[in-house]
Amino acid sequence: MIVVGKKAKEDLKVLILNSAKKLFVEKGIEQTTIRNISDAIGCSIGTVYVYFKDKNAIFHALHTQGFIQLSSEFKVLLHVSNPMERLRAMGKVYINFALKNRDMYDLMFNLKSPMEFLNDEKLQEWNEGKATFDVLRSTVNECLAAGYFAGHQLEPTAFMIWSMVHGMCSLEITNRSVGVNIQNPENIVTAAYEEFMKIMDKL
Amino acid sequence: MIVVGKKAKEDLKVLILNSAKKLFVEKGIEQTTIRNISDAIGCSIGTVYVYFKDKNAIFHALHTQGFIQLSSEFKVLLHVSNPMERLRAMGKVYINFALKNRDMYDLMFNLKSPMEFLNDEKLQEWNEGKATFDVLRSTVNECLAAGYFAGHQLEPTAFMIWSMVHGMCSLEITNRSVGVNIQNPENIVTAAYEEFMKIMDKL
DNA sequence: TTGCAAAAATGAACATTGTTCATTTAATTT
DNA sequence: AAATTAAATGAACAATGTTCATTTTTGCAA
Repeated sequence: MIVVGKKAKEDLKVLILNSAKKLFVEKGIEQTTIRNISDAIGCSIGTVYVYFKDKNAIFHALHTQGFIQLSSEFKVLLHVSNPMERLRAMGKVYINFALKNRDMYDLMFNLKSPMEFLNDEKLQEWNEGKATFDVLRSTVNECLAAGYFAGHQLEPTAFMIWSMVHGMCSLEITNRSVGVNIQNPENIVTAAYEEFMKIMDKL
Repeated sequence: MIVVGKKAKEDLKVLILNSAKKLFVEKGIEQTTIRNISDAIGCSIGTVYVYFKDKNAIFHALHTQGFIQLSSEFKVLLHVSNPMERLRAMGKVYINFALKNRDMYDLMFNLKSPMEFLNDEKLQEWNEGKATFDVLRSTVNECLAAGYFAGHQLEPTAFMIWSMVHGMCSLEITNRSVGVNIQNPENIVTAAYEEFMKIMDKL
């Protein structure tokens, strides 16, 4: 093979990412050090910097991986033809992803670290977020076309729905939902989403 | 004065907090160092540790200050007798606070740092958050008593409303609302909240 | 006023972190 | 086999949070 060198390079890059992801999910972003990562895969500190500009670049790559996973979990929604049903199902998929991948969700939607590339590289856009929001927007648009959400505007309504679901997940993940009294505290997100679906029924 | 010693001690504690707050708002939590804080008020590094256990304790104190401010801004709501109107106004006050004190809001509702005291000190509770949620809960409760939100449950509904408003502010503050297309991008939060109020009208 | 004990303040020193870069090692080509 | 290119290395650096033995200041009794 001629490109053994490049193949090895890609392999090591993947190894670094996998190692970083594992440590990150175990111990959080702050407690994951470059030395941890390099130790885990048996290479030197410097090698990590051959493949990634800095620590932030590693976590930006992980954040992108998260969006690939979320978008793949959205694929089941293609089988739901009714837009309103699809919208409901989308919320469930989203919530399920968030609560089963808490730190990854935090990285994707809360932490500032992976967004700093917006400042660094000239006006680069948050394509991952845009693509995900597009899925929601087009579904809401179909709902409007089907007569739901009468009197509501597309963009603000879609953003409102996203905010609602994101807010629940975010409060839960960042441990801010502790003051809410409910029989099964672990289900507060599900319970709140069901209230929201009741409301959507009326629109 | 007999308590000069203690008075001085309290003064310095306040100085540290004010200095920390100023630097924190200017440069963010990560970029605010203990040395920055001590330099700004002309004391030594060690002195800061006389008044605060660690950096986290400083930011937990700031986070508490934020809740005091928010709760004071809630006071105007006492003049609104109709619970539904009060609920709407509460959202506006909340959004206004969040967008005018972005880093403080982040500290209060997004960052993990100030919440770590929940692990440290035995089962201490997040009283600041609870008290704020209480204001919302009792307002929603009054709405229910007045016949609004028919068929909805108190706690999940209140949590849902909080999530909705928090989600908007959070996405905006953490720069995740960039993919939303709208004429005045800076008003996406206001526009989305107006859609939400339209929905509340129907309940 | 002086002496002394308690309180407050200090900053050198340490451990840990992200990051750099001159050097070494390995791989590929000539 | 030599030369050239690519990859990997880890010592060294700067910055940070934190500690603690020491110094300075304060409050008060003799």
